[in-house]
Amino acid sequence: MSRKRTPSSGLISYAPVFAALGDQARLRIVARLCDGGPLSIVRLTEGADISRQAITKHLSALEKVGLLRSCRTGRERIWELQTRRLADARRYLNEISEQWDDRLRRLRAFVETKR
Amino acid sequence: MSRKRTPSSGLISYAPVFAALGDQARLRIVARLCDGGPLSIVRLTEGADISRQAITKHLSALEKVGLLRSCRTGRERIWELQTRRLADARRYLNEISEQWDDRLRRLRAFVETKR
DNA sequence: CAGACAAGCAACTTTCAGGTTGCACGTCAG
DNA sequence: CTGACGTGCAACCTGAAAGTTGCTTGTCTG
Repeated sequence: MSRKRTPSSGLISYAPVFAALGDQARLRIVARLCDGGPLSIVRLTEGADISRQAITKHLSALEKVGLLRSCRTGRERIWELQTRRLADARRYLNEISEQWDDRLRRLRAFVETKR
Repeated sequence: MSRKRTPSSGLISYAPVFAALGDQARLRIVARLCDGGPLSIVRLTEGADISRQAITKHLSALEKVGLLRSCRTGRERIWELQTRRLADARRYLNEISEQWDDRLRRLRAFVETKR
């Protein structure tokens, strides 16, 4: 029997990534970078209901877990999405779902044999 | 030109779901329910390094955002995964990624026309 | 029925995330 | 050069999350 890969092994280290996505303001930043392209801090602050410094904190939080990248051009700093980590998180959720569906399948099969 | 769907509209309400997943203990619970099947609170507490009450809190946090369901059988309460919400979260990440990839495609096309 | 067992409830502590304000520092434009 | 602009840094406040302990309630079992 093939050894099943399980979401519980090691992969729990994804918690910080989800935590980073688990904030209204940060999720809004991500979404905005997503359909607005790379943006500077002031641009990201425009329209937001919090201060520039707050935005900055969120940005570095997102950077810390690898969801964002930044580079300086002149006196401003441009932020853009880092799809790698996002894909990883997605994949993790996929694994959980699949694992669960697999459980259901086996359970159903078990019930079949019993009747 | 077809109106593009954008992750920024409304969908930001997914933040609480990610926040719920953004905790080591809770993610561990989810993973465990995933490959261990529906479990009672004591069973979930076994092996964890926090108290039963702490686990309970995490469980209701996960329930609150619709990631878990519970039902009582006799004197114990059984918890199981709710795949719906998980699938939703996954879909949201998918949309973001796709939107981003779309951006890159258009950018590339634009560069093409310019040279 | 009596005790063991699973869970619920409430109060309390502690830590920290999210936000603010104020000021200093590089950089660009006139 | 000088001022406006974009950013960085640090101190500070506040509310809530994460955990604990202690006690109560309900349910199974011998």
